[in-house]
Amino acid sequence: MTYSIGEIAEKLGVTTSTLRYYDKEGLMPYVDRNDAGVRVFKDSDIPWLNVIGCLKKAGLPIKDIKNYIEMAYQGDNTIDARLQLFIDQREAIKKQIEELENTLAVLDYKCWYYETAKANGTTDGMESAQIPDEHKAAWKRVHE
Amino acid sequence: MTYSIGEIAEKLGVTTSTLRYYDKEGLMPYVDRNDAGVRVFKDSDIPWLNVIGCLKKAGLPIKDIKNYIEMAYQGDNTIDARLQLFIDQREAIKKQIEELENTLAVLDYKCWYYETAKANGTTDGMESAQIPDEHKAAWKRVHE
DNA sequence: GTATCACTTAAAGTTAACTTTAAGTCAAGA
DNA sequence: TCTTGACTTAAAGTTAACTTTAAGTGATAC
Repeated sequence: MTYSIGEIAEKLGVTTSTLRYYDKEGLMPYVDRNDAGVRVFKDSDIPWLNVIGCLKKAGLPIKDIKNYIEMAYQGDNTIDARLQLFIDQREAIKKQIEELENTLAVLDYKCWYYETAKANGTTDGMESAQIPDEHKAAWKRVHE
Repeated sequence: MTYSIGEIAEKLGVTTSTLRYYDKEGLMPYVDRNDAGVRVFKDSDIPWLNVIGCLKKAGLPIKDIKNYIEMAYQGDNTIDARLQLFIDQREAIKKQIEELENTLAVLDYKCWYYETAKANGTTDGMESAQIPDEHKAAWKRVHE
């Protein structure tokens, strides 16, 4: 089964320009071309593209992703480096999630703050309001 | 207690240029100046700065944060809009966390993949390797 | 008194990751 | 045959969020 750049773009939820840009940046050396120079994607390209998407979501810059692709092409002597890359990115993602959990707690506190203010019709007196236990940690983080 | 821009920058882990840039973009109307025009931060500015940091971590662009600050200055008739902003950002953060959990699962799978390849000394035969149950969902996501 | 340091502004420069534009190729349908 | 639509490239343009530069002010240390 083969696919056009338009079909792949649709599947991945990106534009064709984005895919061409990725190709130009060296993220798609595995993609074939037909006689007219048109990109022809095959099923075995999908995992490459999804792993690129994964690394992008982890916040890895394109040139680092390119480096990973190049290592994969170099073969078995880069296994250690590739493993390390994924270990590092896994740690990075875990930290990101942790940070977002903290951010979420602050947003929860602010929602409580404005729900209470809304019920009161004013934010007056919110400084001296009794803060529910579940929001106390967030309150402290915001005020220090 | 008052603080210089340098002290605040240090506390927040940003540069003074960043803070001046934020000020220029309208995120710091509450910060006082002394007679020489130098910014003088006070304790009550800290929550503002931390909430800005929180909204930034949630991915809100600076102009939207400015809009929030403006609403806060307008007073009680913007309580509903401010509440809605935090509700929306809370939802956005929850989605981000969910996405990152999926990304983490893929990274876990890739770590397993390369740990196994490392043990084998090669990636040959990994296509036909038995994938542990805990990585099967990630494997499917990468291959479809 | 003068050097240093932290502060000030306005304006220009940087970077990543696209996005758009312009000019062209190619296959299929009316 | 001609038009339409999807593809191609190179190159220029865009955007957000800073960062740097240049020129200057003001307080403190030697």
